[in-house]
Amino acid sequence: MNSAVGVSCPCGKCVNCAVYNRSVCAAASADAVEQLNRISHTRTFSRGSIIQAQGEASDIVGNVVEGVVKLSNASISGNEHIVGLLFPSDFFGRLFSEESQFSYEAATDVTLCAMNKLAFERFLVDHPKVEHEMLKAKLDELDAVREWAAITNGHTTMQRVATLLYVFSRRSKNQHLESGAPSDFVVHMPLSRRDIADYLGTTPETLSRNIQTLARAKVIRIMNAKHFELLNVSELIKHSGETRTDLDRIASH
Amino acid sequence: MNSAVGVSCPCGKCVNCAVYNRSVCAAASADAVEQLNRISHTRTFSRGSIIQAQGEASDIVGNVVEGVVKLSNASISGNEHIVGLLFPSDFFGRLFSEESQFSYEAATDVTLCAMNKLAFERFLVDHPKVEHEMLKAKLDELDAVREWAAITNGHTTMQRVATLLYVFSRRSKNQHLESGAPSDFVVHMPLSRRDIADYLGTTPETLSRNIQTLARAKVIRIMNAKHFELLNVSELIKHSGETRTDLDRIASH
DNA sequence: CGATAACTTGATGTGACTCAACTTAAGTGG
DNA sequence: CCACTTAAGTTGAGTCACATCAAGTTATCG
Repeated sequence: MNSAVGVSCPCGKCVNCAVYNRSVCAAASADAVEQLNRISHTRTFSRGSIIQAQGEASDIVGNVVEGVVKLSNASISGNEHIVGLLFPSDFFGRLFSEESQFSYEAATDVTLCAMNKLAFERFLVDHPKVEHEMLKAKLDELDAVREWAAITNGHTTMQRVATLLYVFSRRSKNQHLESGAPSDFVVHMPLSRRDIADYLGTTPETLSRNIQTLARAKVIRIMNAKHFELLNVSELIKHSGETRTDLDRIASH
Repeated sequence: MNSAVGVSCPCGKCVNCAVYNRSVCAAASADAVEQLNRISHTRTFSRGSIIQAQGEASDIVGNVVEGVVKLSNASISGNEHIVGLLFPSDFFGRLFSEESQFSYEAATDVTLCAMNKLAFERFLVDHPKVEHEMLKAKLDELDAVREWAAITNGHTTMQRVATLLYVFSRRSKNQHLESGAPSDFVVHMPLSRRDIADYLGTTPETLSRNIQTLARAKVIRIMNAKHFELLNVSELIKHSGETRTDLDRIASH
């Protein structure tokens, strides 16, 4: 069996993979999955390490299994802007291009299901159903990126902070369904203040001030740097400047 | 021949289409093109008219043949943010989704090669090569949107204005290769000040001030509201805060 | 040629960035 | 396990780029 091969997925079969159902792999037929097993392997990266540097030739692609990967763009002025965050089941890497315009960096300790880029590209051409799924995923991603661009551009910092808090609350809600079930209202922010600031298009100082303002207004309670309790969700939504419907759509991306 | 059919492309065959080579259609085989001819038809929209309203069920997709289409997102606060501009050969519409999250609006008078969405979706499933081309186009678009998000977020208004001017100068350069050949240094901005401002994430007032500042510094000359002459390109690049290499990559999107 | 929209210019207020000091948390080695 | 070091986060004061409100000017169109 493949499970004996060193480079194959340690889960033995992709169908046992934690993110299988949510990833594009779910569209693969039985023998296609077999093929994926052969070309994929698990890799881990510790927080802060570069998975793929901006402008460098890219050789691997795959799915995030655990942790958060940040997709960022460093400008000549030195400051980097985070243009995307990748969570478990999200696909990483730049298909069908020599190099990646952005750098992929581990925002937390990360586990990836990695594949050789060329091998996966060949796989996609042989399996139009999976490629179709990939196209749909990328169309969704495109909408999400555009929506986020609209938020970071037309809203105040407070609105962005409130939006992010709400979105992460929905996300961690799903994540913790089984694991000890912390309150629905505890938000886990795995990123550093700097990363959050870079993602929101602001500075750590301004971000901090806004978080403290929300805490003083009893909208949230700061448990520690990475954990918040939502005390007043409807008030948080008011601060976001969005409707609940819109927020839930954004969170589902 | 198809040319007799009312709804077919007036060019008779897609291969005679002005944007054929640059669009995804170029990947279609002979009989596939025949099929596209059957389901496509030309439609025109006058400046300001809505091609597809935000949140409404979308029924048509296709390519922009002439003019500029703006892709925008109206927030509850009233102000709209333009999240994308579509130029000739760009694909419009939201495939594989009930409705479009953004509104498509004619920023200038526009000619489209439109197709029924479901018909084109069926076509794509039957023609993996075209769908493959579509995926590649969407991956490129994703990079472009992210790069633009990084620009509008991390740069000053002046830098954004200079970047846009440069990008449009490269674009109109290509457009006018045959038509009376205006100078390489004449930039045509087909959009209104408000649209440009919405695209750059600023206001018409601030935009105007920056344009006037560039004119006073002899970097550009304002011929009229929609035409500018570039007097000092290297100075314009300095104002953009980007390297020429980066700007040219952005322009090629 | 008059009316309406588009664009420009001016004056003013403020949200957010910058620089800087301080506090708290997280590692590290003896 | 605790002192030590370094990073991460918070708070404060000052400044400035940009939004806003308002008035004027130039295009555009019936």
